[in-house]
Amino acid sequence: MPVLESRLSVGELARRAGVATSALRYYEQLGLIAAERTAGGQRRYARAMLRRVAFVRAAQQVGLSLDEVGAVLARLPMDRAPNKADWQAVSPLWVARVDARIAELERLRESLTGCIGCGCLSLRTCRLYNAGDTAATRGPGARWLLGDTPPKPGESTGM
Amino acid sequence: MPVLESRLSVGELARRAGVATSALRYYEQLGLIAAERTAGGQRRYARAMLRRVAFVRAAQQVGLSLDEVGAVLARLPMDRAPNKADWQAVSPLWVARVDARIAELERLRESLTGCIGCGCLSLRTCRLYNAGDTAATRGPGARWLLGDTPPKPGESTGM
DNA sequence: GCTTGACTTCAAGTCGACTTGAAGTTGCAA
DNA sequence: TTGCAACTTCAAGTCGACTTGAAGTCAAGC
Repeated sequence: MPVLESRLSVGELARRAGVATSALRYYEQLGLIAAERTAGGQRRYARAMLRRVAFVRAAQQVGLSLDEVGAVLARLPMDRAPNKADWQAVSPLWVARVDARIAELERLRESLTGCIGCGCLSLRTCRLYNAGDTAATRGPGARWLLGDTPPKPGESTGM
Repeated sequence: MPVLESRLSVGELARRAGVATSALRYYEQLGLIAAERTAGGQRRYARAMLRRVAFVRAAQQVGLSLDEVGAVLARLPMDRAPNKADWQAVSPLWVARVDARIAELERLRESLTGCIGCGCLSLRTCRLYNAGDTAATRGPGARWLLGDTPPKPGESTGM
C-alpha cells in the first residue's frame, strides 16, 4: 500500500481539504479546479488540487468571492504545483487585497478600543460615535471605515 | 431651518448611512434598529440610529452575520447614545472577534509573501504550498490557516 | 460474481441579505 | 387644496455558495 496515492478521488480530496464533495463539484463547475476521469467516469484529482482548494478557502476567509478567486487561480497552472514565477504573477493581487482588509479591520479595532480607553465619548473625537452622522457632510456611507480620518477636535461638525 | 432635524425619515437615514431604505426596513424586521411612527404611520428615526446602522455595516465588513450583530446590539440602548458602560459591555466581544480576524489575515499574508521572498517552494517550509496536503495528517481542513504552525524543515511529512 | 459504499448527473431546494414590484397612503410646498 | 415625491405593507424575486435528493453506475474486497 503506497503511503500517498498519486491521484485522489473526490471523497479523498474532500476529506483532506476539509470541504464537502458537493462543494468540489461546484468549484469544478466554476473552473476553479479540474479533474481527470477514470474509464468509468469518476473524478481523479492531481495532488496539486489540494493547494488550489486550500487557496479557495483561504480567499473566502479574506472575503473574496469565488469569481475573484477564479481570476487569480486562472493565472496559476492547473496541472502542476506553482513555481516561483507563477507566484510572482499572482501574489501582488493577493497581498494588496489582504493588506487592504487588514487595514480596514485595524481601523475598526482602533475605533472600538478608542471608545473604551480614552474617554472619547465627547462627541467629537470618537470615530464610531460620530460615524455616518458627521461624515454625512462628506457624502453617504460610513466614511470613517473607508479610510477617512475622523473630525479633529477643533473642527466644526455642525453639532 | 434647523441645521439638524431631531428625527430622520427612512430616506434621510438611508442617505446618511449609505444604505438602501429596503435594507433599513429589513434591519428593523430583525430588531437591529427601531423607529417611532408619525400619526400617518411613517418611520422617524432617532439620530442614535445612525450609529447603530454604522455599527451594522462595520460588523458586516468584519464578517459577522446580522444575527451576530444583533446579539451585540441587543446590549446597547436603542433610544440613546451608548455611554462608556454600554461600550464596556460589548467591546470585548468585538475586539476579540476583530483581533482573531486580523490574525487570520496576517497568517495568510505571511504565507503569501513568504512564498515569494524566501525561495520557500522547497516543499517543506512554505505553508501555503504544503497547505491541506501535509496538514491532512492532523485532521481535515486548511489547518495552517487556523493557526497551526507549518511543519519544521526536519520534520517528516510523508512526502 | 456479488455486494456495498463511493461515485455519477441533474434539478431543485436552502440560507442570508437584501431588492423589486404592486397597490395604496402621507407630508409638505406651491 | 392639490400635486407629487416619499412613504407604507406584503409577497415574491435575486444572488452567491452551496446542499439535498433521486435515480442510476463504478470499483474493489470477499
